[in-house]
Amino acid sequence: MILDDLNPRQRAAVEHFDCPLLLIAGAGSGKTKVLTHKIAYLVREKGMHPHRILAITFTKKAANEMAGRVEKMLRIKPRWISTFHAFCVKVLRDDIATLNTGHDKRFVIYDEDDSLKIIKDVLKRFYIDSKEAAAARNTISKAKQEYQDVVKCIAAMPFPLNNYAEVAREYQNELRKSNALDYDDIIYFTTALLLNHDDIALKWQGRFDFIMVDEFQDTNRIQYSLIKLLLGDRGCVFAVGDPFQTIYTWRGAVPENIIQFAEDFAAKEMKLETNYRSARKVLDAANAVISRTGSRWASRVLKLHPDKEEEGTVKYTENADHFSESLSIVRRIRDLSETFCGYSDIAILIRMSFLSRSLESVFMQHNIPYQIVGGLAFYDRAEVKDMLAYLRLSVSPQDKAAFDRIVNIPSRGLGAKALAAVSGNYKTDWMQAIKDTTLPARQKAGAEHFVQIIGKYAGSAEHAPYSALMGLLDDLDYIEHMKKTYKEDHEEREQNLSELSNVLKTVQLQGGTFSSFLEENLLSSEQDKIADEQSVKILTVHAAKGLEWPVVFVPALEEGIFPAAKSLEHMKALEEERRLFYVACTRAKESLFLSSAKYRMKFGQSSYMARSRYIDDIEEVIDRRGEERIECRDNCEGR
DNA sequence: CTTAGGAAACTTTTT
DNA sequence: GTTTCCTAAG
Repeated sequence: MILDDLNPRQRAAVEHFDCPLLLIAGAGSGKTKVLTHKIAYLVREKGMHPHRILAITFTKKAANEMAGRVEKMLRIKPRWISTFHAFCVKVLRDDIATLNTGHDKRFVIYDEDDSLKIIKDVLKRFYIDSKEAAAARNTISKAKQEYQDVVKCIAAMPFPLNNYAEVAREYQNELRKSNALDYDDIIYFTTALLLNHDDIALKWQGRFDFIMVDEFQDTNRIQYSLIKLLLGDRGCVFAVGDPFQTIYTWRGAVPENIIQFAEDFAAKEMKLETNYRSARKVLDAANAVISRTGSRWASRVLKLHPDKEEEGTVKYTENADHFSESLSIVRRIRDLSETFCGYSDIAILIRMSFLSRSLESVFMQHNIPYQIVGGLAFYDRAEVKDMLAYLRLSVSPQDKAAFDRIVNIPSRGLGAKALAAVSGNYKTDWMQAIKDTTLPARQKAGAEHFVQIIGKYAGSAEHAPYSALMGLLDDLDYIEHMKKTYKEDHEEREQNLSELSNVLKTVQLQGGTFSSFLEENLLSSEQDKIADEQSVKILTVHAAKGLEWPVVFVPALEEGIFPAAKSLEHMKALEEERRLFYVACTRAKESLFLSSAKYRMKFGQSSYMARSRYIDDIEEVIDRRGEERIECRDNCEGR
């Protein structure tokens, strides 16, 4: 039976039906279980159709996991378990035309890189230093997340932010011309659509009998509005969250949404405080960390109660430098893997991605299989981005970001001057703009060659991306170009392109399109890239949200790293660092190994580091047995 | 318009 | 230690 393997509180949450429900669920308390079982319960006991339940998760991986578990119980895979972004893209593919923004349903999605490039370009036109691009983008992003008219909202901001109002207008204009949306637009446009068009709001409300939202503490204002719009005047909603796992306020998350939800919907509140994941010592550490919070949520602290018999272990090692730290981690992993567990039972959670470098080199030397999740992702490599840009432009000749990227790669004499002239002639698409521009002889030849190559693949890139890629590589003499440009590591880069060709080959053979391949990649999370293989996983704490391992290492526990330097002066930021450390600790099922270094390389220079305040906070939980042995080994052999 | 070389700036966290 | 920006010569 569906309810059989649930504890009384989980069961109560699953069975609750009369009114909106808010479940405050601590780390490892089985909230995914409650969500999946609730779906099964609604289907079996309340007669709902699985395809009429909308479940919003934080990452695609969580969505897939949840869908898989439900499928096991019901033998049918619910259609609407997805992230906010993936859901909104589906809505927009249907109805974006109604908005009259000038986009059509074949819109492309711009990642951070693309959108930053467009902003830099716009800033140049206003004679603003391109160093402000990040600030401008953040301002625009914030305005969209607050869900107000973007230009007006920015204009009302205090100086100097209000300077970006015109920039925002131009930026949106450029996106429109490219038939592109950035990540924020995906949510923003969907919300605008439902808010301003009753017929469309009714249509989407009518598709769902029940809505669930996971990780509610990390929703932002506009996502909250969106949920309300999808509900209309109904109360068939279930929200799950944990204010102490709020780690995305820098991205607009508003944990107060939880309180707002309780008020707006007069929701019934329930709590889950029994932790089924972690051993006792690990939980003691987590509780000690979070009990020192100074936030206004302090009175609502969930004290996690252990369910497990095992003691577990929490250890702390102080090292001389980053090198001996990595080495001592490797030694420990060696020991563990011989007796206790496999490599894939181990994760190293880091605060900042640059910390993976020293780990990587030592892991390599000692032949420990590892996977770095995130970091410089495959699809961020220059050569991969180049070839993707060629394919993008072939499929969608309005794509400005793609055009800018490769119009002069390999170089064909088209510099700033020529491109300014082409930009001035842009009407419908970039190929036409080139054709409409009169250029000097040398530039003309290069431009014509470019137009001809793109034209050659315009018809085929979408459905035969693999063939198009191979043809492009050939026509562009791209390998030769790489040999010239990258000299040292061109072989590795060729390898990357061959990997890309493998991926696209699969897409092509399975009858997929290039656009859907791109979209999938842009909307997938770091977590989706975790391979199912025997290896130690190295990833940021943020990317580890919602995951668990028997053994977890948290290195670089130093003031300025964890907590991060930029957070030290702001109380709110420090609180978030603390929660982040809490999230890190609660990923461990059995063993938690903490460490720090006295000296660490920063900008190529070794600087002294003070150990993190979190070590002091959990002092009494730390297991000191056997520490001397480890210290000694580090000092004797560690260089 | 390109290229090479050197200086400067820089790293939270990401759907 | 690495990427990006800038300048001056081809």
